[in-house]
Amino acid sequence: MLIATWNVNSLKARLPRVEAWLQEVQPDVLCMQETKLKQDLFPTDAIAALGYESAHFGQGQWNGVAIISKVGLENVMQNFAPGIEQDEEARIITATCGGIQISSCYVPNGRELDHDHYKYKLSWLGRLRQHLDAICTPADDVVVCGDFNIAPEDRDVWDVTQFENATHVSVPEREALANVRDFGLTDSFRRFYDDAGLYSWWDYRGGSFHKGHGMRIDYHLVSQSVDERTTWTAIDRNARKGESPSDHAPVLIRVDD
DNA sequence: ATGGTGGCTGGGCCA
Repeated sequence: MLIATWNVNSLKARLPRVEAWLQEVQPDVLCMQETKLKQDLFPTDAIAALGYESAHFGQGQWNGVAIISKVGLENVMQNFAPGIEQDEEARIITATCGGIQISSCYVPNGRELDHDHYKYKLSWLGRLRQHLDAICTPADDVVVCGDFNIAPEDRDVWDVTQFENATHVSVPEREALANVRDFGLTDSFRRFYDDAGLYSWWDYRGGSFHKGHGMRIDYHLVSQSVDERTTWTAIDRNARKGESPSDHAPVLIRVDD
């Protein structure tokens, strides 16, 4: 089972690239972030034509997350689980695909360390942990993937000296991410690759992609039972090239049955 | 060079 995550930065603008990528790579599940589409404007028919069921939590203009699947799409839950303070924005959707509970997450950016949006980011990550505690156990097959807007370690950014007093690398948000992992999840990618310089996002500005100025902020956090069955991972840098790319590349894991 | 690019829109915000 091939499970991908991709911040598409507007599914309206990116649909041709997404369709071509789905045809080429044929993932079983794709979690998308930043669809930037109102709920009812999701291209369900175009996605169905490629063999996928769709579940979307849309907002329009900003945010919006989706899960599309060839291996079933059940127990769809928009937002955090009932009983948890609901997010006013469309940033998480959860479903069961092929027996695995999968969440597609778009963690708030934070903007600046002294900005209210940064507090919102920390709160959001706290609620993500509550969400997992409410709906599953570490013994289940669980994948929490998406755009976390956090580089877990210094090796996940091109030059940490450029990030003093900046979001994406600060201690509190890394601790909030660790609290999510402490549910019983591991960063699947790092079981396969130790290298620095492996990124999933590059700024559109200033030729960042060609300079290798990126960050690894998109990944899969997986429970132990999934981790033990994961045999391969990749960041598809080719999808960041060419005409009208997203600023994020898709990230994939392969999970054996 | 305190900028740059691209998405939302329809001027300015967001990433």
